[in-house]
Amino acid sequence: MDIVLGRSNRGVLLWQLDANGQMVIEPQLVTSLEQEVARREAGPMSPRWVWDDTSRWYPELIRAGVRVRRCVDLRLSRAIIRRSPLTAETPMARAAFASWDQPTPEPRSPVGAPSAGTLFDWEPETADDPTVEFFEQLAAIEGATDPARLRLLLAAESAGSLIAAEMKFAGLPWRADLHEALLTDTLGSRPRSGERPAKMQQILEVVRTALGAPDLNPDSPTELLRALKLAGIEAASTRSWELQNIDHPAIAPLLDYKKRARILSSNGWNWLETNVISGRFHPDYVPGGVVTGRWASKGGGGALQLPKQVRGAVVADPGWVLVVADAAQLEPRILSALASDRAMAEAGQAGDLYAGIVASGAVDTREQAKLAMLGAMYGATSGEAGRLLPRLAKSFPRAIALVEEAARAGERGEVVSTRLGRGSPRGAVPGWDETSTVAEKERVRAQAKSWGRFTRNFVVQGSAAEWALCWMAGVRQRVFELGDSAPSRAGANAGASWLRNSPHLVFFLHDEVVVHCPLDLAASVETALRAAAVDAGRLLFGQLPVSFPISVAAVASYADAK
DNA sequence: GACGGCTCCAAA
DNA sequence: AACTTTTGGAGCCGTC
Repeated sequence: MDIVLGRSNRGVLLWQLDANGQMVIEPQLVTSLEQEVARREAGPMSPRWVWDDTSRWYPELIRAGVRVRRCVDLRLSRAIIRRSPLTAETPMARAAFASWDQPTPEPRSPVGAPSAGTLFDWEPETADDPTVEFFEQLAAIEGATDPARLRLLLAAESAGSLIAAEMKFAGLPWRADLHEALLTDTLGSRPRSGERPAKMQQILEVVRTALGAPDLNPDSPTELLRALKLAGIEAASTRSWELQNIDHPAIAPLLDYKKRARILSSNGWNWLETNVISGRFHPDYVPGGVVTGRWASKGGGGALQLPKQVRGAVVADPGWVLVVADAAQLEPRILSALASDRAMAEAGQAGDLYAGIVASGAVDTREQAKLAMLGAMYGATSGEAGRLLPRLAKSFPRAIALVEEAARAGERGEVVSTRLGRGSPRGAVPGWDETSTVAEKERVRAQAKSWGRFTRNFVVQGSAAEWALCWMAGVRQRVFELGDSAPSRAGANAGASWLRNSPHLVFFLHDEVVVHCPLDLAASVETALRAAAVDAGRLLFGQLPVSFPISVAAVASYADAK
């Protein structure tokens, strides 16, 4: 059963729909959202909550200790429907840009500050009415080429929005004391603001001496490049990978300095102070924030770029563990499934896909297999990856043909699609006329090639993101059920009791999840993670013989996961 | 001083 | 000149 929520100047409005999607009663004014949602969630048939934007509704419910099983995030759903090839012929896809295509506006009048008027004097512009939007979306789904796929995608996307809000609230367990010890160890003790930590300063002096540049500021690429040149080092840039190849006494300490400077600026004391509160790191995830469907993160400390070096500060609470699970070689496996490439699926059966590719005789070493696969998915044309590609194509023609076709489609300016129907953005239509110069033609061709690499990667990265969403949604459901059946722990009555009693997701990184879990439930959580991975493969690819193995480790510290 | 472009590097 | 995808953030530096 679906329940639509909306805001009016009198408070929250609730529309209840019956099984046929008809409104059964006029909207009711809700006096306590938390109580209303909690009451209906406790019933035998938990509803599907339909709202404009999960990030505007769910956090306050979570804070009140209320958990929601299912929802529809209208804004995320609309974004998918508007761009999906599956719905290209529907009115919603053809309609002009509307307010629903923009970020959710701030509520016009805050709840709790009702203006004068009768109960139902709220007359939203039709365009803003969530029931109207919801019905239009349902119609678009009905009119889709493959409604089942689209429904799965939208359900997964909305489940993701719930998970993002729950993970932000729960936070990743973070030991500030360990983080500080790590900083002191690699940088020296915390300096006054504006100064360099002692160890960095020492290394810098070595660099300055070796270059004969006593005042060098190595953080300025311009200055550094000039100092290198004066010391007789011809470098086109100051990138580490380029400096690596230079034989000069200044290079090793310089690279060392850059490494440490990076930690200081991205995850130093400032980061710690602003992002770790009461032993938790609360990242701002943005579901669907990347064109391919991957999540992004905004502000909040760069959750999706969390360096391996600081993961030692991520430590489970006493009596708890972190169950870290990683979908091994997800993208190449997704590719083999997308292409129904049985040879590649077989190569992946034993557990290590790259070893399987070597065993098939396609290439000679595991490193080659990995390089060639990445090159195939990214569109590498030169270097070793480019050279290996023909050998890969010979052994796995279907998989390689799939990415090649995606690339050609992009070059022609066509839309490509993920497994469940997320559409790529429309590329610029390539073309030139007789007046174009050779250089212009070359530039157009280069742009088309570049867009082809994007669409090539889009189908794989985007489908992998769908697998990950389905996996995580399954993990969430299974793991909460574990908590429900677990013996009640002390203080389980008020607020978000699932945080204190149940295993729950605390981190997500594209193909990896972390569950914070009471010690005695670790084995059950592992089972849940593996079962959800199997489910995700079935949901996306049915009975295709492609496996998606995951590695699971129950650890005290994230740094020990692999 | 604010702003934006650029460079560099972290993740998958 | 670049040559392999998607991102976010910090610092530098020129411009307004």
